[in-house]
Amino acid sequence: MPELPEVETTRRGIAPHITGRTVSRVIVRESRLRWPVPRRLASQLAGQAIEHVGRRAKYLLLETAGGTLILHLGMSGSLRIIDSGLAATRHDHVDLVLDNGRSLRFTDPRRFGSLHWTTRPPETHRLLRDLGPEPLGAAFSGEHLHGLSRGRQVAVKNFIMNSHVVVGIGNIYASEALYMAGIHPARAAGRISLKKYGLLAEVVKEVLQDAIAAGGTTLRDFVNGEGKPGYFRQHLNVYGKADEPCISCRVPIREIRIGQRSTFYCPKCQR
DNA sequence: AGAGGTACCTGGCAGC
DNA sequence: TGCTGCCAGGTACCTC
Repeated sequence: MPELPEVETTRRGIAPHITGRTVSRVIVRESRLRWPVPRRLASQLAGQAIEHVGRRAKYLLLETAGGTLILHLGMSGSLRIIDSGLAATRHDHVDLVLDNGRSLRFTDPRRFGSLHWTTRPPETHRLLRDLGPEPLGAAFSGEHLHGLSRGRQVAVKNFIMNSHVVVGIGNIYASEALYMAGIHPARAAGRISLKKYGLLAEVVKEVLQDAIAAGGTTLRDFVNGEGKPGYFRQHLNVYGKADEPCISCRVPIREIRIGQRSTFYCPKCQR
């Protein structure tokens, strides 16, 4: 599921249920995730009180006095609050059993997700250390994109999906943002003006914020465990809309592959 | 240094 | 119905 809005929606969904709670037990049913779940994770996390649920890029940070759990949902991961007695099914890989009869359950069919434990400041962790700025933060701007992109031949879509440039822009929102900014996704990153990058940075913030706002509507379902968070297709202008008319000019949306990923754009509106 | 490809995994779906 | 092949929203890591 998750692009940044889904991860943030997840964070907001679970935070009220786990903040201040103590992890009484950790059940690891499947440790073969993107990276093996550390063998000592269960003993390190058990007994710790969750003080804060943070996020850096698409990593969720469950902070305790003794360390931080760094959790990534990968491509198919989800987290739910469940009653601790609820039977686990095939892809329910990890439960954090809480001290109130409920559990935080990590489910991930494709097992691209991951769990790490660190006792150091999480931002110094190998996975987080070299990441670019948050797209919704002040450090992400047209100047930032313009400065980093000079001389780069890479397609602008790949450029903005590079986590060293800016985090949290996945395949869907990359297409959406470039459409909103009127930039052809295959354009060389180094040949885009400061002005265009200013617009791109603005629409990135806008599209992510809108999606996060829309994500709020699925929170109840999500917390009740009655289904996974919905995907907000109704808000998308180009993604998945090959051959449908552009909402602005009616010219059919085109689908191409850039860096092995599906890419959608309007050949008239995006140059 | 930058660009591009590969790998990790399962499930769903189109096409035969 | 059943098989095969392809595709999927992520991203670290490898090679050139």
